Amino acid sequence: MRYEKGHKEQTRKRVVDVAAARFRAQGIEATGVAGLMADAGLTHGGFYAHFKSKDDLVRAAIAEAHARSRKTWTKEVQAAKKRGEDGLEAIVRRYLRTAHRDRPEAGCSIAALAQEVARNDPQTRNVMAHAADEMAAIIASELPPSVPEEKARETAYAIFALLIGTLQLARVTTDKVLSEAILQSGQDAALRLARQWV
Amino acid sequence: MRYEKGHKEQTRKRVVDVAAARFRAQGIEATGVAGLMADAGLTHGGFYAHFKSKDDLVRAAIAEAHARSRKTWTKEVQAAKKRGEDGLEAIVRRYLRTAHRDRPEAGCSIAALAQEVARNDPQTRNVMAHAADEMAAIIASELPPSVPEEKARETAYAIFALLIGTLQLARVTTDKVLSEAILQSGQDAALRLARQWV
DNA sequence: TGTACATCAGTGAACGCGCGTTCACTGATGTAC
DNA sequence: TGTACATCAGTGAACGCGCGTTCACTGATGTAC
Repeated sequence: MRYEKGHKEQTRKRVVDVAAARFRAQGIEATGVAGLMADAGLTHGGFYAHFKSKDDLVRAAIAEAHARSRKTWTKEVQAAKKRGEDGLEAIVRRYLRTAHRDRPEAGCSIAALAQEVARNDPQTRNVMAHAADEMAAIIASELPPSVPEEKARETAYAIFALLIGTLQLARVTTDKVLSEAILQSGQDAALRLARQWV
Repeated sequence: MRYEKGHKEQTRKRVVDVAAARFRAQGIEATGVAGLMADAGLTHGGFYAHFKSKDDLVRAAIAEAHARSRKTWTKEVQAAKKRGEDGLEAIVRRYLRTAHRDRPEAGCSIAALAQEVARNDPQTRNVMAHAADEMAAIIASELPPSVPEEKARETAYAIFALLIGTLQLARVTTDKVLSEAILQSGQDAALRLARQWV
């Protein structure tokens, strides 16, 4: 059973991907190491050949999920600009979509895990805080030129907070109609925050 | 060991209060029934004389935490108006305070538990959705008269989403200075959303 | 060319532990006679 | 007034189960001689 070069890295990546999806879907605490490994086609014993602890995997999974979100945002902005549209509007509309609400496993890890991570150790909190900061930076770079430079960062953080809060409220409600209305309100409000200095 | 009338209700209330605090502080999944009962000065065996299940307690605890928040908000609004100040501004400043960030056990259950509840059964989600709706209603009733009536509800939801999102980001960051800046940004943005139609 | 050994990703049994839930029991008090 | 019994909030042992983590092992392949 000896494997080709890079096989172990590949396995590790597979576990991280599975974890990133399941943590976002079910929460960190609710996701067991054994189930995770089974999902990746392995037995649980091998876990500690790849990660020092479950917390170690948690950090890797959050970083991975964030890296993917970041890439999606960047691409979305570029695509929108090519179409002659506003980059920020593209981000906001994509983030507060029904599809994002209904598929947390493929969505924003901050909207899915912020509360659980806030109770975790500082190392893990830093991974997510860094992710949030990068998202805010992308938002800040897409604000209209009318926004005073010294207000950009705080406006970006407020917009991002509005996005994650809106997604969460939309996910809690069982009322489909209200849930859609909440998403719509969030989109409108986010864009109004961006454009208020015009 | 027979007890005076109302004793059982009193015990139940004590357990609900302890649960409401510990769920918000540590999360629902991370809080065990046995520890909860010990905190209330009881042994775990008696739990099911008061509640059908842990989920049953979860619903009671969220409702209780919300009832308290609601009362606080109402009082805060009244006090502010007596001082000739704006009710909404009083709510926003109180909600996005350092003290609220640092004491989730006494704070908003939605900001602390929305993600976990979103993954729970519809019955529990409805309890929280109703709580969110009541908070939004209070915000809506305190919006400036310049806000068009048909925009009040959605603006209120957006403001509430901004509040919970901001609190969560402030709780994730380990950087004290950034955390304070996030709270401040949230306050400013919330009030700007309320006043944008002026 | 054929044999012996080293490598190491992955296996699966086992560890102690805490979880939610059940249930036979306790024992102080109120009520009936 | 004194005795026997019913009440019932709370007790604590026990249930099966899954958790994170450890570790002796497996077995296919690469390397050394």
